[in-house]
Amino acid sequence: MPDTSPTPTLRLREFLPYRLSVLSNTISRRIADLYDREFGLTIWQWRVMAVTGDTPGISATDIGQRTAMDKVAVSRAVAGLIELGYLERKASEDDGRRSQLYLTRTGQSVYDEIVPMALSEEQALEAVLTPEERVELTRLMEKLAGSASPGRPLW
Amino acid sequence: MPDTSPTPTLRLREFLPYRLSVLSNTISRRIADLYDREFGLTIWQWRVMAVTGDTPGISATDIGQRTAMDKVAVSRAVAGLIELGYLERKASEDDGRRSQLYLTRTGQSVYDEIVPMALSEEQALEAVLTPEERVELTRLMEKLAGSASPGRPLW
DNA sequence: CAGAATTAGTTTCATATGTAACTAATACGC
DNA sequence: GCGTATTAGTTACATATGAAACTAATTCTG
Repeated sequence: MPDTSPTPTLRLREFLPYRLSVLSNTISRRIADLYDREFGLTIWQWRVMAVTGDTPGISATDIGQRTAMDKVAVSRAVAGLIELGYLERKASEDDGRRSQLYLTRTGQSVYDEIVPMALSEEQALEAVLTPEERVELTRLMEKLAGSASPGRPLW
Repeated sequence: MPDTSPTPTLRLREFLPYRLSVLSNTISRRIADLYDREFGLTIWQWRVMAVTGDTPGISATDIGQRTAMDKVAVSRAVAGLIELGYLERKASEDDGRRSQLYLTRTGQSVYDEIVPMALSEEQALEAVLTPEERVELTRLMEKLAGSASPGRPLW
């Protein structure tokens, strides 16, 4: 016999994946505008600069792992940054496939300028939360991240 | 004199906009794969179906407001859904610019199939949270959404 | 009511993105 | 060492996306 049970309702605005997506996109767009307007950087270029500033000499592959970017995106961001004169590449001595990436002097000064802006943007965003709420949010996000990790079956 | 204060550190993994983006993308990709694999739908097509199923006769513009999609994205998703035979368009009687959108019989049956899957996916995702944690997460996300709303200045 | 301004929705075009194919270097098995 | 399999990174191609221009219908203003 046909299924006669009524279809349950799904209100998009109450659907967690949708709410997360909208929130994340709103914030990402706002930050992307800032980086673009102030420094002519894309979000991906900025991510590459962020980890390179934190870990000079890092390889493109390692950047990918630290930034959740695929290798094509890293390759393009690095190419753009070299073009801009913010990054330089040195061949690794012990592995001719790898290259080691460093901020140039100019890149370093841009980095020194961006980091405080990024941190202040984050603080402005988080200012509506109490310190306890920030901790709690992080905890809940980590639980969800575990639940959503790719490859994990649903049950 | 030059600024001699050291640049504060920014660890990407601890940076809220980055963490949100990675979490949201992980979940979105997972769900997009499901809709694509099972029904050949994109996320945007699915969003359009979701609100049309919930509000038959809705216009493209109103869909855009309910789904945080721009009008070009709505237009393309609607065109694709009509192509697939899931949606039909009727001209509005009182306003020749608007059209009213409805699920076709086929579209309705796809909708009836997707909704339980989407809800069960959401439940699987949220299963790691207690009911109280789910409420708290929603509350924190709404606070952040208010803080991040576009156009709002930083101070 | 005529013309200007607005709105709904589509099309165009330039750019962004992901997948897969590719190149070059290294590691592995024997 | 020699051929095969891996790995780092780039390039090519097809598709997705967003901004702006466009069309058609409606509303507003005098």
